[in-house]
Amino acid sequence: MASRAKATILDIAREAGVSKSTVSLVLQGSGLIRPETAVKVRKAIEDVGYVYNRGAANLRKAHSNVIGMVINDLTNPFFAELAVGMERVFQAAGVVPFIANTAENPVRQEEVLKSMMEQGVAGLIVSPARGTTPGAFRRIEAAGVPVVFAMRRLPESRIPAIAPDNRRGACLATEHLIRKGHSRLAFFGGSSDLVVYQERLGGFLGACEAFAIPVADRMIVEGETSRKGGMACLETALAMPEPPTAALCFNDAVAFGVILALRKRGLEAGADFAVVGFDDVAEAEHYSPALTSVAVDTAGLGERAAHVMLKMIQSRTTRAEDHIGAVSLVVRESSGPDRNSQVGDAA
Amino acid sequence: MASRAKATILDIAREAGVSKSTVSLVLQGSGLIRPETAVKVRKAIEDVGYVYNRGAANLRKAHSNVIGMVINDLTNPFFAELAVGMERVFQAAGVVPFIANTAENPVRQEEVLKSMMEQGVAGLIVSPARGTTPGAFRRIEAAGVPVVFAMRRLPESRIPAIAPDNRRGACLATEHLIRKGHSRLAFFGGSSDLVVYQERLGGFLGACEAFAIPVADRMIVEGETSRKGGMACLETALAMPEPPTAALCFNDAVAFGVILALRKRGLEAGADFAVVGFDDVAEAEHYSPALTSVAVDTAGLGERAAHVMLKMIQSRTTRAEDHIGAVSLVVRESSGPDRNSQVGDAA
DNA sequence: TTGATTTATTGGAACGTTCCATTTATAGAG
DNA sequence: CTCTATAAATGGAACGTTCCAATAAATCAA
Repeated sequence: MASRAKATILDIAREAGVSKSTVSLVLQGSGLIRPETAVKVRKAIEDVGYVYNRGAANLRKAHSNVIGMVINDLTNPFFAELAVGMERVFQAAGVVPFIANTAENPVRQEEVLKSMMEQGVAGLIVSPARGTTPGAFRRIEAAGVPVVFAMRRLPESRIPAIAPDNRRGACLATEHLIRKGHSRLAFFGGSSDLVVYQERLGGFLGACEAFAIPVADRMIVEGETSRKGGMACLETALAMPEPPTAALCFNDAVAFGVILALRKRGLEAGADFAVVGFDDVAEAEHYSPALTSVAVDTAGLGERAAHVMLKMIQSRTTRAEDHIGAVSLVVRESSGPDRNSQVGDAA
Repeated sequence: MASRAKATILDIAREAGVSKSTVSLVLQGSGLIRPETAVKVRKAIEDVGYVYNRGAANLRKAHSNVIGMVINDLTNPFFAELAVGMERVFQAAGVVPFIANTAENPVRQEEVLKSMMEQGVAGLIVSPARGTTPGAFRRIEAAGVPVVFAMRRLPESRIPAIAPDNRRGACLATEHLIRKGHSRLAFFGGSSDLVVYQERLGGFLGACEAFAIPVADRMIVEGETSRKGGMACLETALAMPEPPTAALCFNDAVAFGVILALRKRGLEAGADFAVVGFDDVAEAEHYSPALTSVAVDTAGLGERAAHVMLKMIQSRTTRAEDHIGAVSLVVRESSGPDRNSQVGDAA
């Protein structure tokens, strides 16, 4: 049934009674061919069941139309949203994004990046896996392929990054808790090998400083960035002699875990302990209690990253500005009773 | 800094003082070359900053090492898990899976499939978008590229599908509700244009039949397969003159919505109304109340799909058996008080 | 030594496109 | 009717690999 050998441009040419060059022109939508010829050729293309061989084409052409998206954890809905935002932009530009998952594993990431390079991608959007070594992108940069970091960045890299204003988000959230009257605060989850962590923790500490919360009343509990991690954090915190009464969590997953752990102890987030998350994933709004969280406009960041990428490809550069996305605090139930809740609006 | 023109196999050959053929052999790890020569060549590869051009290679070689995964909704953690399962298998086989999202849009799906074909994928694993036309895969089959459906299938297609035993899962769940003493049952969410829906609904109705639940006491409410859809379903159901007391939901998202809607009305899932979900996503276990759900071993199905794909590629066929994955009911709190809950174990 | 055998290496012809430089056909001007 | 300008179509040389057939070098049997 299937013609064994796959049809090429020459088969089309034969079928349509024209030259391969003409077929190529038609394929590229050149205005140079006579409309009737084009029709004839297109018919032949249909008839022989032709599929364009982009590999062969790229051998001659400068750039391919695929860009790679390398993501550290596809299971996190947060990254899926990021991907969705990018796809919108790329689709409009006729670029196809191929996504690959590194499962937070630098070795796997290396393989995936290699594969994408071999495939001849025009650019790479990466949310680097934890523990990525500084040199991981050296070869790629050297090859002149543009790279953009999304959501995460590497400590000393010159690669442009698109990320939310983590510091300000954490600051906003912490202020909110302090204004609610809390004076013993915790920062739950995450680990210090991530730049994002440094930034969010920095915002937390900055706000504490600004409101003169004594160091002894700031509690920092590192932990997995998952529900499980959040549960563990809460346990650790409540075991202290003077436990905190409110927590800013590294991300929403951690916050959900904290809420769960509270309920297990017969406590209610919002009433007995204030919880604020980070990222404002879709679920936050529907959780019970609804989660107060820092919204980062994930899809928007994805779009931004895609735009930057397209610009870089177009201007064949490997450099671009960082981009810090605006954040906002979405106040819901988990951070306490709904008494005319005011969002901090510092400069 | 970057040598402008990218290095080729010939540059390596020149650098190492051998022929391009030798370099090619080294690249393929052939045992024919003298070890010392291989070392010399590898050094040269490193020195010139070579990146392998798979496109060029595929021009000569039979097939590529990339297989495409086309998924209808990457935002659903369920599919992300599926992807993760596949990746495990493919990685071991030296195959790189590229993922693309169709956002449940058949037009987008068409584009994505075309792109993947052009890229020369060795095979395609697809969870087809709702509304995919029967002919969508004709060209792909004709080209001899193996396709496997995962989780979803098309009504009359001959393409092998890997999916859970939806009918049995729904049956098990319904039995469980009936054994709990419910006699007015609902099936919430989903829409009849999906084969999965037909199967799950079929299981529900089959169990009703088996236990002689009168038709008047079976309520079917179609709806979006999301939290929102679930909330709407519950509202519709409770507005009836003789509302049901238990519901099997099309999937977990719908079930979460139902639980939320119950709480809004001051009712508690498990106590006032029994809720069972489908898929048993990670969140089900942690929800409050914990969700009774039909576990489908998503990652396992992903692995299975990947294995089938590899087999098909290896034996260069485009046909394979369907594969129905085992399911099991995980009884938790949302389906009612914990009185020695027994899982139906029909033949 | 000579020829046969094995081991390493190599040139050259594909593979399916694009694109440049031509050729051929068509039309317009004189 | 010839000449030139324009429009449409074409052949051939890349592009970076693989792989076959062939060569060159080393080893061995006689």
